[in-house]
Amino acid sequence: MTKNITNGMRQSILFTKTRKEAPADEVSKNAEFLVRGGFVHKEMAGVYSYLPLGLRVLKKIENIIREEMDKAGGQEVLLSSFQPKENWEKTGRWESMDDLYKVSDSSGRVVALGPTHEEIIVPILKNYISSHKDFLAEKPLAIYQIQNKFRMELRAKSGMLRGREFIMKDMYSFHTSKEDFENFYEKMKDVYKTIFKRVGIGHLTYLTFASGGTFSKYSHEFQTISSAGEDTIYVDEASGNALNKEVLTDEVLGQLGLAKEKLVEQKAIEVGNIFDLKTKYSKPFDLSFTDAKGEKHVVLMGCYGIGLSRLMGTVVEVLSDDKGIIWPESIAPFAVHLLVLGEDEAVLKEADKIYESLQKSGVEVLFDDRLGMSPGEKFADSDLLGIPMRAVVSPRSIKEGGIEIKKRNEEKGKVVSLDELQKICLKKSIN
RNA sequence: CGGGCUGUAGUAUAUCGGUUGUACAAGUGCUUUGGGAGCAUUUAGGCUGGGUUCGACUCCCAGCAGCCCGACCA
Repeated sequence: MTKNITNGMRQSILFTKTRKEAPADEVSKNAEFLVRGGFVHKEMAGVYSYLPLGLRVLKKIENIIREEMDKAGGQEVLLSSFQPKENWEKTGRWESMDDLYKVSDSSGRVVALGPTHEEIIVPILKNYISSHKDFLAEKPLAIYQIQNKFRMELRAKSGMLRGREFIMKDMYSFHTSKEDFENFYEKMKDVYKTIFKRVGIGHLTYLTFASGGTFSKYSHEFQTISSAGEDTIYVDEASGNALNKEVLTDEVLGQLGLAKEKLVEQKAIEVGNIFDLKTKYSKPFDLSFTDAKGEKHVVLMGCYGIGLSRLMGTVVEVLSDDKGIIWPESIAPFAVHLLVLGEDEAVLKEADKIYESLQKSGVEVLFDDRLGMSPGEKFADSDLLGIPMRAVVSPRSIKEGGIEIKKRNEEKGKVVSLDELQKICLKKSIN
């Protein structure tokens, strides 16, 4: 159960509906299921709006990431999306970054729509950081936010996996020494692993040695194995580590102590990436501090990204079957999908009672109380939406003594009483 | 940004150089209710702009949009 999310929703008043047909122009599985289920609405290539069900999933992912960032000592902010051109000229990226959205207003002023926020966070920190005393031994200086990012992708594709407007968590860390940076960087590797585990794709996600792109020579990516991925990585099953094809050289293999013949080639989706920025962004803005001896040093930086929208698409991509999505309990829009079949008064009343009492006991439940729908339609919708537990109330289930429950990833269900159902659900929400 | 394919109703599709047909969705009525029901009835469509033609949704050109491949890519 998540604090900022309501417990119950009646499907009869949910404004979105499922679609039987997949959008014709969309082949990626994540887009097909998310659009058909009414989780998101596509506005244009690589741009999606989040509808009630999709927003619930997004918030769950957001909360997991926020919890882990806070635990790691991060402080949350929300930086502006409009970014001054001058800042980008200072780092030399106004011209070099070809996917930068440059927008102008009627006064002729030109700004960038933030694709990332080094150019914003560093000048802000300059207002507050000047001494070694501004860095505390017991708490890292790490600032993060969760926000929409804009990138003029020449080719948006694969549904939520590569968008022009997307949601990202970006954290920036600041350090007075290489050692301090490295400690934090290593810690973040574990934090990231925890996050991917919690959202349900830990078993498919590998810490991957990769190129640092425009930031640094090398970086670490978190890659989730999926045929929908656009990256090719080489996995060493024994160590659980991997490296990206782009850095596959004998020299790198030697550094990592990996043997070429033991590596397995896989397609993967990059769900996270962490970088050693060194002084690349602190230097242009002269973000520096004075040490105890009165000497000035440039601050060292790291940055740590996770694409939330991409993560949502990735989960659908890797955890679904031909009928629909199979959400992990941790990020499912609801814990239970309660269906009532038929229109018998007594059965409807009983289902209503069950809905109310599940809600009261803190179980997140989507109640398919829609009338005039055949059982088949309700089952098909339920499979598509992918809520982990389905609970059916019908004349038959009542005759058999209660509610027929079935997990989304199981074939057969069983009949339980309301008490038992509540117990099962509550036990889960404690975990 | 190079290449390919596509653009018909809310969605998915069909046919046609001469009144765009169907399914689902939606509305109404009745029946039906454990794996996307049935009958009746109603509503709703040719991306935009040019050209060819007696006549264009159909052929041609341009634009725009979408998808796929590649390049690119925090």
